[in-house]
This record gives sequence, C-alpha cells and structure tokens, in this order.
Amino acid sequence: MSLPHAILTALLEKPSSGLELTRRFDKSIGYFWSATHQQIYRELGKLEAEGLIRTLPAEQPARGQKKSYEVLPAGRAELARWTAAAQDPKTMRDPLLLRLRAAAVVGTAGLEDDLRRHLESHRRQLAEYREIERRDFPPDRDAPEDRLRHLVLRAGIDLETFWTQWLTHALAEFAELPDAD
Amino acid sequence: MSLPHAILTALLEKPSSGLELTRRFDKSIGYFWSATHQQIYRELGKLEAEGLIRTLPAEQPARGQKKSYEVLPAGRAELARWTAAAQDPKTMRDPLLLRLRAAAVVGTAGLEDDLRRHLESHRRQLAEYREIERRDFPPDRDAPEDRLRHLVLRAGIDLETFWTQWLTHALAEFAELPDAD
DNA sequence: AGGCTTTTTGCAACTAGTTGCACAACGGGC
DNA sequence: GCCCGTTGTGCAACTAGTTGCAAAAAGCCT
Repeated sequence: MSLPHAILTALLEKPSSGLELTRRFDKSIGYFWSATHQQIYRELGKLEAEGLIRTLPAEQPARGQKKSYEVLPAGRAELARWTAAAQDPKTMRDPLLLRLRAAAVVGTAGLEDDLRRHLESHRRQLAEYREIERRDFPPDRDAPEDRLRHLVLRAGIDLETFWTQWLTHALAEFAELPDAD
Repeated sequence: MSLPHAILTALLEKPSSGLELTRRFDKSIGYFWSATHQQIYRELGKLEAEGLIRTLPAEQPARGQKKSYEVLPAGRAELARWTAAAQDPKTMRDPLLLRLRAAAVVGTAGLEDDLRRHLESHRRQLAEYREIERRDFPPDRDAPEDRLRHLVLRAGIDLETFWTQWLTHALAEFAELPDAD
C-alpha cells in the first residue's frame, strides 16, 4: 500500500491538484513510484474521505476547475507511521531476466534487439539522473533533507549504472554465442 | 503477462506438478519472478485450457491427487514468441526508496532498524547466489544455455551487491544525521 | 479400523494497478 | 457566435497478484 503514501509525500513537499501531481509523478517521485492519473484521482478521493488531506479553499482563478489538496495533520501522522513501520523486502519481479532464462531454453532469436533498446533507455535515464544531481545537489549543500534525497538519487544512479553495465555485458555474450535457435 | 511464461520456462526445464512448481518458484525461477501456489494452479488451468501444456498421462486426476504437466509444441512456440517480442522497460516501484523520500519530510524516526533488516536480508540473498554460482557454474562450463543462465545469476549477484552497499552507505549517513524528527 | 496429520489441489473474495473512455470548462481562431 | 484543441477531473471495466480458507487423497499411529 504505497501509493497513498507516495501522494502524501508529494503533497507535503508541495500542495498540488490532481493533474499537477500526475505531472510530478512523471518525474521525481515517479522515478521510483510510478502512477497514472486515474490512480491518483481515485486515491485523492479516498485520502480526502479518510480525512488525511483536504482541498485548499479556492484561490487564484486560473483555468479550469482546479482542486488543490494539502495534507492535514492526520495525514502527516499516517505517513510518519508508515515510514517507520517494518516492511518485508519486496518480492522481486523482472521480466527481462525471466526472458533471458527462457531464451536459455527456446533460443535467443530476436532478443538481442530488445536488449539494445533497454540499454538505450537505461543510458537515457542515467544521464537524466546525473543532470539532476549536477543541478540539485552541488557539493556544498547538505541539509538533512537534502542528504536523504541525495541518497535516494544515488540509488537511482547506481541502479541505472548497474543495468547499463550488465546489458553491455549481456550483449557481448550474445555476440559470442552461436546464433542458431 | 509474465507468469504464464515463467511457468512454461520452468516446465520446459522439467515437467512438474503444481506443488513441485511452487517449490521451484521459491528458489531458482522465483528469484526474479515470485508467485504463490494459488497463482500457479490458476495459471496451470488456463494454460491447459489454451492447449499450451497438458497433464502427463499417469492416472485420471482428482482433488488432492498429483497432476504433472508438460509443455506442448504450441506452448514452446508461444514462449519463443514472447521471448523475442519487444517489451517496454518496466515502470520502477520501490517502497524502500519511497520511504526514504518520505523520511526527508516527516523524519527518520524508526526507519533505521528496518534498513538494517533489509541489509541483513540482501546479504543473505547475496550469499545464497554466490553459493549457487560456486556450485553450478565452475569456470570450465560454458555451454550456451549455461552462459545465459550464468548471466542471469550475475545480474542477481550484482543487484544484491548494490543493495548491500547502498544500505550500508545509507546507514552511515543516518549515523551522521541529527536524529530529531 | 478409527482418527490425526500432511500433501496436494483448488475456490472465492479482496487489493492494486491498467486501459479506455467520457465529459465539462475554458481559450483561441475564424 | 461556434467549432476545436487543451486542461482538468473522473467512471467503469479489466488484469494481475494476494489472502484466507477448504476439501480430497494418502500416510501414519495405535
């Protein structure tokens, strides 16, 4: 049950409307917890019904019929509770590794191209993370919240680094394999 | 839609009953695609209905009586198709990183213990992978299927290595943080 | 033989996430 | 004034995975 807590975190960082949240879930928070706008609207409704958030009383006119939400004390308390609660390590599920295992049985035909696509995409993500690090975490900033956020970003960077290296290695292995299937 | 293909792969490696599959999903295949026994039984039923697998002709089945399955040619073809098909990189979802991000807002109280638990669990998994590597992939074996399976295992080893390092680093940061919340 | 436990299979209900679409409001172009 | 694309919100149906429980066969004990 992480989505509500992802939303609470995002709203604490900055009160937002559903669409703004959706946009923010396409970067930042969404880098390690993705969500679609439908999920977000549904969850906002629930959180409001539970009294963890509320709509900000209307302010600037702007366009549309925007509803902005902010976190109530009960919401902050729930987030703190969840953050501190012990959770079991998630069960791993990686389709790409599964496909490689399958390829050991049914042959590697066609797989190589997709590995290249994945490599490309991990490289792009890595470059983006590095850019964020350069922009948001210059060496002199180290307020506690910054250090935690930087730590999370480092996890992203190191994970993408791992994948680019591993995929590169995998492609090299493929090149050496007899390519019958 | 990976579960059916995980099962096909497992059954091609060795025909099994539902419970045997469940056991195998607790190691090996399950290391990167976990599944519960209920998922597996349901999926076996579907795969049989679709004509991708069949029960081994032993005795007519009844509840509580073992049924073993094997993959039919159509099943192998479907697995080959799926393996070669392009798939988008999965959207990342990691509750632990999310909690760290939340901790930057609501404080780190209580989180440290759970990080230690996770570190312990990743260390255990890493040791297990290393043992499998030692046992199943001595330096002289390199048949093509072995190389692919070894590649997958290397991914597991490197991922667990990353997590142990990152968690160690995170705990070190925590030690330096003012621990008010 | 009678009951007790384990093995093996499975149903049903639930939770979480995805996909496809609907609809209202507003701004801009003509 | 009217169509049209954009912004913003939302419902409904579907797919995938989880949890809790139960029931048939088989072995085990005395």
